[in-house]
Parts: sequence; C-alpha cells; structure tokens
Amino acid sequence: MAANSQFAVAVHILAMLAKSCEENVKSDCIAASVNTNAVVIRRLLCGLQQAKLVVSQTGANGGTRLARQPENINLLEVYRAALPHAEVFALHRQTPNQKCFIGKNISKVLENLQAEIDEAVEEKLLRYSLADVLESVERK
Amino acid sequence: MAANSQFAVAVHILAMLAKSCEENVKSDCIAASVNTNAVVIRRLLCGLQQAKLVVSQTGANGGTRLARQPENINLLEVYRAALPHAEVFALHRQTPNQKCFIGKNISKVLENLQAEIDEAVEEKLLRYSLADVLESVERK
DNA sequence: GTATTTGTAACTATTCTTGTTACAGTTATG
DNA sequence: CATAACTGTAACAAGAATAGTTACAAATAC
Repeated sequence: MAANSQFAVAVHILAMLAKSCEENVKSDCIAASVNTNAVVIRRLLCGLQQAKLVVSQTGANGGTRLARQPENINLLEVYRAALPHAEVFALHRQTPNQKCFIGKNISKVLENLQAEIDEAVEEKLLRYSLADVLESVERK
Repeated sequence: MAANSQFAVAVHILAMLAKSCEENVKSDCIAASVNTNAVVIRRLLCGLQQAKLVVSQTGANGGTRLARQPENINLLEVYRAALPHAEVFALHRQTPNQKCFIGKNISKVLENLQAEIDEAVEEKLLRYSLADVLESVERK
C-alpha cells in the first residue's frame, strides 16, 4: 500500500504552527520542513481548517496559524481531520458468499470488532494535546 | 489506498476451519466463501501456518485444519500473522528536513506515539479468541 | 496595480493490495 | 504405480489509494 502518512504530516504541520505562535506560516515553509510539495501541505491544511483547528489567509503576507491554543487541540481531532475515514483494518473487499453460513455472518462480527478497535485508538489519541507533542519535541 | 483486508480474511478463514473441526478444508472451499481466488487464500494460510495457527497437508485429500483449539487462538496472533508490519498510522514517507528544528525532532515523537497506539490495538485484540468470534457468528 | 499567497483541479508517479495463470512438488487412492 | 487432487510459490497483471507536480484563478497587503 502507499502507506498513509497524512496524520503524521498533519501533526508535523501543527507543531510548526504551534511553535510560530500567532504568526502566519506559509505552506512553502512547512513543505520545506516536511520535505514535500507545498500543495500536499495546502491540501492537508484544508482539512485542518474545516475542522477549525487552523485559520488560513490568502493573499500577500498570508499563511496559516492555529485557531486555538495548543493545549486545546487534541490528537483525536487531528486524526479525524486528517483521515476522515480511518480504520485500523479493512473489511472484505468483496462481500462474502451469502450462501455460506460463515460468509453470511462474519461481516457483522468483523464490523463490531473493527468499531471496538477503532474506539480504543481514538480513546488513546484523545489523551494527547498538541501542547504535549510540542513539549516532547522540545525535550529532545 | 488499496485497503488491506488481510486480517478480515484471515479471521474468516480461521472461523471456517474452526467450524470444520478436525477435518481438512481445501483452499478452494474457503475461497468460495470469501469470494476470492484460492491463491489469495493459500497465501494467507502460509502466514497462518508459519505462526503455527494451522496445519496444511499437500496432496490428494489434503487441505488445512486448525493447529489448536479455537479457545487457544487469540486475535492478536492472527493479526500479527496476517499483517506482520501492521501500523495504525504511517510515519513520514520522506525523512523531514533535518535543518529545521521541528523536522529534526518530530519523527521520534511520532514513533513513540505510534508505538503506544499500536500497543493499545494489540491489547484489545489479545482479549478475543477465535472461539469468541465463532460464538458471535453463531449467535446471529 | 503588482507581487504574494492560498485553494483547487487535473494529471502523473509511486506504492501497496488483490487477482490470475502456471506449474512444480506432494500424497491418497484405486 | 499411475493418476487425480492438493498445496506452495513465482511471476505478472489489474486495481486502488496516496503523494507529487504543474498550472492557474481568486484574494489581499502594500
């Protein structure tokens, strides 16, 4: 799979914004730090903006800044903003054979399991704020 | 992404084997239930065999059966056997810019977070046995 | 008004998963 | 012991998702 690094990049972006306090940061600058193209960053910023985590400004001297204090942004919000359809594991690609007893009934069981696992992940993410991330980064 | 459904299929496979008790089940039969090609099933069975969850037998009248009772197979083993490199989220594709303070230090922080999240998932999976899955399937 | 910056579309490249064909090796069974 | 039935696996094609790139319209500070 082309492994999905959007959450990792989103956290990186937000850490940069957090470090720059109230100042507008340009997508070019973030792209240089992440080591990718500025459009990739702007795409992610779009999602973060819709989630009301950041505020962007077009035009000369524009850029992006945090919409809230790092203490008030938790990683679950970031996760959901970056990966709106995140799931720890995927269900069957083709629907199983409904004429087979297992095939007919396994999907519901897997769905329930999936929901429970996803919940465990989200619960864990909820415990961390962007401020925690920034603190960890600075401690190194 | 081509979403990875290998864990879901692995559980499906094992549920079929569990239901067939000690009898050899053929990859063709499993493939028909999963609604895919038999080679896809055999590939997964290979991993399950290496993890000592199943025993396969080549030749006429061959097939695969569980290596242990369903009560003694937990879903974490299945997860690891099906997805040896599973991670809930991926890290940066390109290493970040080491000249940038955030770029230089964010990876380690994300790695730690990743490890913690993965652990939460594994802990959850550990609580379920194949017998639990089979029971849920039958209860429907 | 001009330079700067975001937002976004459109397309390509990359990478991973799944599906398929083919065939060598193994084994039960008549 | 020949044959049919299976697994194991390689090799490749197809499919699907992410990431990278180019281009340009729209917005805005100065």
